[in-house]
Amino acid sequence: MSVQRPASRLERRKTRTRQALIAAARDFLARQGLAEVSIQELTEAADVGFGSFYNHFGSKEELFHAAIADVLEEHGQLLDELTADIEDPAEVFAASVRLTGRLVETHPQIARVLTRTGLPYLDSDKGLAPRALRDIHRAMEAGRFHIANPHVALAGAGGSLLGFLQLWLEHPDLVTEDSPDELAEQLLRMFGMGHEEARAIARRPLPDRA
Amino acid sequence: MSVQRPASRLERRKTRTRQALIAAARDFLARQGLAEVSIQELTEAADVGFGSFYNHFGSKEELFHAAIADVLEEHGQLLDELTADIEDPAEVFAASVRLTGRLVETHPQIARVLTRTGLPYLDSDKGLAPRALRDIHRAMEAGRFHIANPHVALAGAGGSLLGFLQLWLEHPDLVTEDSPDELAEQLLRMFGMGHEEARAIARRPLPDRA
DNA sequence: ATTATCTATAGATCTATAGATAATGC
DNA sequence: ATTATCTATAGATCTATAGATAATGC
Repeated sequence: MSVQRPASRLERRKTRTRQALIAAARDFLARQGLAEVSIQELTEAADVGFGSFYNHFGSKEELFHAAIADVLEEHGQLLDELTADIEDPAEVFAASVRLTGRLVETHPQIARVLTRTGLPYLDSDKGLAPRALRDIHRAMEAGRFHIANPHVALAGAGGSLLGFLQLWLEHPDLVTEDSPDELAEQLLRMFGMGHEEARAIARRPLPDRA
Repeated sequence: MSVQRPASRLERRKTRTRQALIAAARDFLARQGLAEVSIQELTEAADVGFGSFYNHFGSKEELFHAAIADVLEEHGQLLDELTADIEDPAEVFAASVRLTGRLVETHPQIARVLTRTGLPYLDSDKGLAPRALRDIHRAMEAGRFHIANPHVALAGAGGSLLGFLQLWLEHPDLVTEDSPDELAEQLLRMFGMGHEEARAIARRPLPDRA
């Protein structure tokens, strides 16, 4: 986000082209599967000369990887900002789940990219995963979660979130407004919290989303 | 499985070719992404003439869809057989989770196909999903699960299983032998069961796997 | 005689690169 | 003078089909 503005105008132009390609890739990722797009379509959507592609990426896969990392990083930073003022680590976790579940309505493109490509990135060392792992560790240290293996917990919680997003995107009729909160409550119970407490934490007022 | 043997020899030959294509597609699906394979590679792997492909499928997508349905159906039937003798619907569900979690070691190909392509099929009306939904409903009716929305429950449980398989496949060092049982225990808690009971049910002896 | 499979190929992509053009740096 | 972008294209796929071959039915 607030990255230092690159020194030279040349650098800035380069960054602009790169970002245009990433933005186009995000659009395609949200709609179609990975490899159903040609580089030509991508550069056209980005309004960039075909050859420019190879100035930035060696292959489509490279671009898509960058686009996914971009999405994960963006959403991770948003969660960090919105939950910065929450003290209870269990509530930080719950709020992150609830906000991510709401992506279908607040940021449909991000939701679609996540469901289409998120699973392999559940244990990535960048983006959302390390943040979630950090929250889980904190909640364990604070005695709020009781978990044998945090990695298994992360994989389970992240996977269930993806499943939920997928359900909402494909069958909106089966999901209601407060389903994300139900899911958060269930995950808190999954991590060892009692019923009443889980319910209370998953219903606290949410921070204003940007 | 025990489908009536097709009437004519011609029909059987046709089925054989079709199955060879599906088997090849399953192999590729377990290793590479969907669209990185050419029809030529598929027919060669299946040891089938190139043109025969179009006798059975109109496109690669069609074949891959059939291959995924095949995997889901096979695993679903296996689960049905193995859990047929279990009375408690909560235990049926737990056993299904534990057996599916173990796929990484018992049927790695199935595990890989599931993680690579399973998410969009979590709410399919064929294969695993309807079976899981049936088990969840039974457990609810028996008063074992307390869930607001069974579809959300299914999406959450299925997603967490996929996340777990993904974790195990990519980071075997982070997972232990009894991790699938831990996951099952967590899911039982997620669905409203008490700690002790969830633990007990998730540690019962498993039916012999085929 | 019928049906499925196989071989060969035309036409349509799609990728990667070479060379020309435009923008920036100094 | 340097660097990035753009245009044009050669070569390498890849798909879909047409026509020939092989297997089965009657």
